[in-house]
Amino acid sequence: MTTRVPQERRRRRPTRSGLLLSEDLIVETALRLIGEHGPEALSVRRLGTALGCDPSALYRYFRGTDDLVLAIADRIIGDAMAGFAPGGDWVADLREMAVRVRAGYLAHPRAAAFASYRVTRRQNEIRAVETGVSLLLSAGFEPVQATRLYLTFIDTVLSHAAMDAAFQALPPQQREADRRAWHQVYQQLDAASHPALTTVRQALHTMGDSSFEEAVDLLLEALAARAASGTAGRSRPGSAG
Amino acid sequence: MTTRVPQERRRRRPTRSGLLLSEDLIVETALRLIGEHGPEALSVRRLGTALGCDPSALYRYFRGTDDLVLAIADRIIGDAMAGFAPGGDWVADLREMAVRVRAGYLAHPRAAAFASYRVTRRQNEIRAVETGVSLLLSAGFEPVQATRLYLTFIDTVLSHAAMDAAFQALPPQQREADRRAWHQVYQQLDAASHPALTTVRQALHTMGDSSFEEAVDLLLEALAARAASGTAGRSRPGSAG
DNA sequence: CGCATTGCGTCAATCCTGTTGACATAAGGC
DNA sequence: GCCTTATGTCAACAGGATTGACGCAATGCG
Repeated sequence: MTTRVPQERRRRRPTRSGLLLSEDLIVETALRLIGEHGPEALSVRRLGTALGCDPSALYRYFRGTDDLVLAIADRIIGDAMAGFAPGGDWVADLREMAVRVRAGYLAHPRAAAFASYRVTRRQNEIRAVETGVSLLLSAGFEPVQATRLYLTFIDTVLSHAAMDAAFQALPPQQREADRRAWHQVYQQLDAASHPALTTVRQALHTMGDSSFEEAVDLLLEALAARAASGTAGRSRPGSAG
Repeated sequence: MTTRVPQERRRRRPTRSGLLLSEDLIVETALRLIGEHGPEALSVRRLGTALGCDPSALYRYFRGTDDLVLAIADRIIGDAMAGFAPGGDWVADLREMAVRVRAGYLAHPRAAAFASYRVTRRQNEIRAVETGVSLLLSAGFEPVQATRLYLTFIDTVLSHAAMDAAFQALPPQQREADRRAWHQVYQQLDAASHPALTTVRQALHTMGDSSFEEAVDLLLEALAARAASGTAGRSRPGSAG
């Protein structure tokens, strides 16, 4: 078939069950499916069933599964960033972006797992990149540095948020068992062969918590230090990819 | 069928092709398959073909695909950290750990994407935590801070590496399309509504690359700054999880 | 109002997965 | 050499993505 997906629909033909399909409706239904029954519940067949249409009808709206996934990812970004406006303090604004993105991911933990590392190349993502890059430009970084540092920033935020979301998406039983088992094993280690872990034993309980905010804080500290030290425009050695 | 997987084999029956199956051989073949033909080449059927046995024979060794993936992941961790020994410079040593973990993940992207957010609580992981925490203690951090900062460090490394691995695990077609997006979609934006992106247009091509090393560098910069400023032992406000 | 066009929902088929129950056969203990 | 049983093989099932052919009905036009 491989019909190209048109941008605007002119004819709206109801499905067998009377529902009018739309890109938005499909994405929302997909998110609902994932939220209710887990990411493995997202299949073209199930989505078709949930929408009351034939699975193949979805190919009129999306080129394939991947296209649908990108649309879902962009939707999450859009919801997370809705209503955000920079307030003038670029560090605070970046932190706000980070917190919003993480909240958006945690709202759809099971979808976040496969959405975090994709380039959606859609409206909401583009807007977010525009915002983030402009914040770093306002901090005094030159274009090349601002671009790379935005990438580093957003990758840290996205990957960290995805990790939190993935852990959150585990079955509660398994999640709690993991947490408990972690503490138990690490509390009963031999002191001679694990001196460091024995030293910090009292503090190990915090290992089960998220490190998201601390990671963002450390990153922003480093960015602020670079901006303040006036190296913002010069390229730095030792970071070849 | 759901036969339980025995720990030690007593009877070794050769497959049709004459090969003697074993857990190790299966894991090694799986890793070879992924390495040679990409992550999507790993399926029970293909693995059976590569081993010259019926796909269902694998269920005598692993409860299912997940069990197999975890066995693979365990080997990856062991291989990545094999032979590592701290050299005396805690910043350089942490960076070395980060690079090793990432290399281990990227060598086997599909398995890595699955295993990154799971707590193995096994020997290799315990050894890594012991090493990392002891490095931060040697930097002058007090136990509570050393523990939290190690968690922040390793979470950043793991999530970033997992993100890179997940991207690497994409079908080549989608991977390249995502990369091309930075060249195509993001190059043709309206200048009026996207001033920042227009300003940095020349640098956008780097967005397709990994930001792993820069993220690690920034994190280590912040850690070194905190250690040097003597705040290593005092608790810091504003980072409540 | 009614006809022609065609967008798009439906159906059926193809080729992939993972997984399992039944069966057969060879390994090892006796 | 027999008997038990581990284990490899076979066939089948359920469910996945995708697509070509088909036909209904919504829309534009007269």
